[in-house]
Formats: sequence, C-alpha cells, structure tokens
Amino acid sequence: MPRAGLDPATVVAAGADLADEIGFSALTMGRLAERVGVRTPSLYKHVASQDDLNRRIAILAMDEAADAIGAAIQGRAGRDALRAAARALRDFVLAHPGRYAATLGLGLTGPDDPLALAATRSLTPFTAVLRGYDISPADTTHALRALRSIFHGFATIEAGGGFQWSTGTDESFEWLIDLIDLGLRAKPAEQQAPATTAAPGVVTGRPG
Amino acid sequence: MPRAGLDPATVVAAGADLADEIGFSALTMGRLAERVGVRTPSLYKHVASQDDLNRRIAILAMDEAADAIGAAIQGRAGRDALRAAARALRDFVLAHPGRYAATLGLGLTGPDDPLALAATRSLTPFTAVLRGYDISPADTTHALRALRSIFHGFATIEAGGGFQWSTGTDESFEWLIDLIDLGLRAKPAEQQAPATTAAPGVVTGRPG
DNA sequence: CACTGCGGCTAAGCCTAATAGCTTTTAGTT
DNA sequence: AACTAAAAGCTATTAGGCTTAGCCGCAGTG
Repeated sequence: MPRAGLDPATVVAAGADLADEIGFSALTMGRLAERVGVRTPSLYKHVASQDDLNRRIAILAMDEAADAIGAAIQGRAGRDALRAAARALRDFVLAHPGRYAATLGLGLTGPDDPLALAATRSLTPFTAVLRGYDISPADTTHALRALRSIFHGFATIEAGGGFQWSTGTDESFEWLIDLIDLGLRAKPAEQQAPATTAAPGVVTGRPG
Repeated sequence: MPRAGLDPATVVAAGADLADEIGFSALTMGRLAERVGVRTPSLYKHVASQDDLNRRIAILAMDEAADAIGAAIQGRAGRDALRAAARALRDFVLAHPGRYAATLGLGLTGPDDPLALAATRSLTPFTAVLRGYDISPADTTHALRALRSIFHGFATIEAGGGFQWSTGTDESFEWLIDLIDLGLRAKPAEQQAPATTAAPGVVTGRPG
C-alpha cells in the first residue's frame, strides 16, 4: 500500500476546495477521505477532529481573503480603496463559498484562539481603508465593526441566495458602497454636533 | 399511556425555544423529542423531517421578528424609525439566537417557497422606515437590501461572539445606525450628480 | 541489518436521522 | 353504548456520520 503523502496542510486545502465545490455543510470526513484517496480514519493522523478541520479551513480562508483584499487596495485611497476592498471581499466569497461558510458559526474559545488571531489579521486591510477617511481614533473600532458588519452581511445573504431572483445585485452592491462612502464622509461633521442620545465613547476592547 | 397532545405548531414552538436555549446546531430530533416528552420517531407525525422542522422554525422566527420591528416603529419616522427598527431586530436576535440561526443557511427552493414568502414579509417594516428618507422609487430595492445586509451582518457577528471581548458593542451599534442615517440622508443629493461608474438603474426583481 | 515512528488500514462503538409496522387512544357516528 | 377510522404514540431497524483502538508496513537512520 503506497502512501498518499498527506500532511495537515494538504488535507486542509483539499477540505477547503471540496467545501467550495459541494458546500460547507456537505463536507464530511468520509467525502474528504474519498477525495484525497484514503480511508476515513486515516484523516485523524493529520487533523484532530472535524471541528479542528473546520477551524483550520476557516483560518486558511481568512488569511487568503485578507491577502486578496490587501492586494486590491494597493495604491488606492478613500472611496477607491473602499470599493476595491469591498469588491475583493465579495469576489472572494462568491468564488469560495465553502471557505467563507467555514468562517461562520464557530465559537471562539478565548482571546488567544488561533481563529481569533486570524480574524484580527483579516481586518488589517480595512484599517488601511479607514485611513482614507477622517475618522477620529476613538471611533476606528466602531468604523471597523461597521465595515465588517456591512460587507459580511451582504456577502452572506448573496452567497446564501437570499436576494430573490438574484437580479441587480451588482447595482445593489455599488449602491451600498456609495451609501457607506457618503456616511463615512459625513461622519466627522456629525461628531462635532452629536445628535444621538448615546454619545460614542472610547472603546478599550479589541476591534474585531 | 396518555397522549402528549402535540401538533405541528407545538412541536415547532418547542423546537424554537430549545434552539434558543442550547443553540440551533445542537437541536436534534432526539433532544426535541425528550423535551416534549415523546420518543424520537413520534415527532415525524408532526413534521416531515429535520429540514422541515428547521424551515418552520425559520418562518416562525421571521414572522415574530417582523412583528416586533413593526411594533417598534409605530408612530416614528426618519432616524427615530431607523433606530427603533434596528434595535428591535438586534434585541430579537440577542433574545432568540437559536431562532435567528435557523433563518441562516437555508437554500431557497424557488420564488414561492414558504420561506421566501416569509422573508419578503419580514422586510415590510423596513420599507416603512425608508419612507422617512428621500429615496427614489428606483432605489428602494437597493436601499432595502442595504438595510438588510447591514443589520443582518451586525446581528450575526454579535450573536456569534465575533466581536472580541464584546466590549462597546452598544456604542458600535449606535455608531452604525448613525452612519447609515447620514448616508441615507446624503444619498438623494448624490443621485443628481452620480459619481459612481456603475450608475444605479431600475431593478425589476423582488427586493429580498 | 535492526529499529523506530509515521501513516496507512480494519474493526468496532456511539450518535443521529429516518422508515416500517404495530398498538392504542381519541373523536365522531349511529 | 358500541363501532369504526384516523391520529398519535410505540419498538425495532437501517443507513450513515464521527471517532477511537489497535494492527501492519514502509521509510529513514544508526
């Protein structure tokens, strides 16, 4: 019996590819074993469990997405950077729905969870985008969370087929980017005469 | 052996409650059966399958959320309505994480899927919110999708513990609402002198 | 050549969804 | 009151998923 020559990275990469093809929820240890040409229990020599596999796929996906977004905003600033980042994230999700789904619904075990670290890493391109706007340092956490929520929400709904008939999603996405750009540019003026009852304050926690 | 007196509505409601308590992914037919005091196969007299159960829970959740949001915006308009709607949705998700999780990751079978109809129904309160802003009729679909993406994204990340240390999420949420309000109010002026390369056009599809 | 360890394997256990077929309760009718 | 038929429960069983235990062969090393 010749060996398949597997290692953890190969198994995780194959799992990510397979998840993109058949959907993350349909990714089973059995199907992955079949894909890499091995019997199911053999996978446990490389990953500890299915949960471990899922987390590794999620980390891989977040790093890949961060790289794609980082590359997309090179040499851009302001609205151009925002649009490039948003499009890069959306393209990634549409091209890799399984990888992206792996990043959802995983409980964080603590602040030093590798998953949490990867999540923080994946946010760095967005901090660069925000430098193109006049956001006060005290508000960068809020702005970061806002950008993450917005594009995460759109990508999730679109990838899940939540927009009925899928018509005009491109236009809706551009409209959304424009909306956020306008809001971010109007924000600083608003700061000088806050109208909300709960005034934004300094946040000590980490951004993600 | 007296009967438990179950019917589909009771089973679905119990499933929704149980999902809120132990998490949607931990909801199994066996645990639900134990909860309602019956053996597992007996549940199949009331729901066709676990997928059927999940979809019914999702429909229940969307209708309940729509009711809560609709009630929250009564007598409000503009920014007040936006904030009330957003808070109502967020409160619902935090109070009923299992129900909300049930609404995610379900494939729509078609435009007349009961799930799709419930999704459309759940959007009606947001159309009322948008009436408080000067949005052109051609853009209401985009605006609706934007609102849905934004608040869905925030709620999902928060409910999944995605905001590390969970500090300052209240402030971040208010900041986000303010950002969207500013963007929506700046939008109409933008329409008269469009700066985006892809000009927003009429969308013929349904909003959701 | 012997040895050691990694990476495969089979076998088996447990959990879950789902179906088949039987039995009992319940409701409605005469 | 008795009968009937459907509804609602049950046990038993199948199929498939994750995971562990323990065995075996190949690779590289001294």
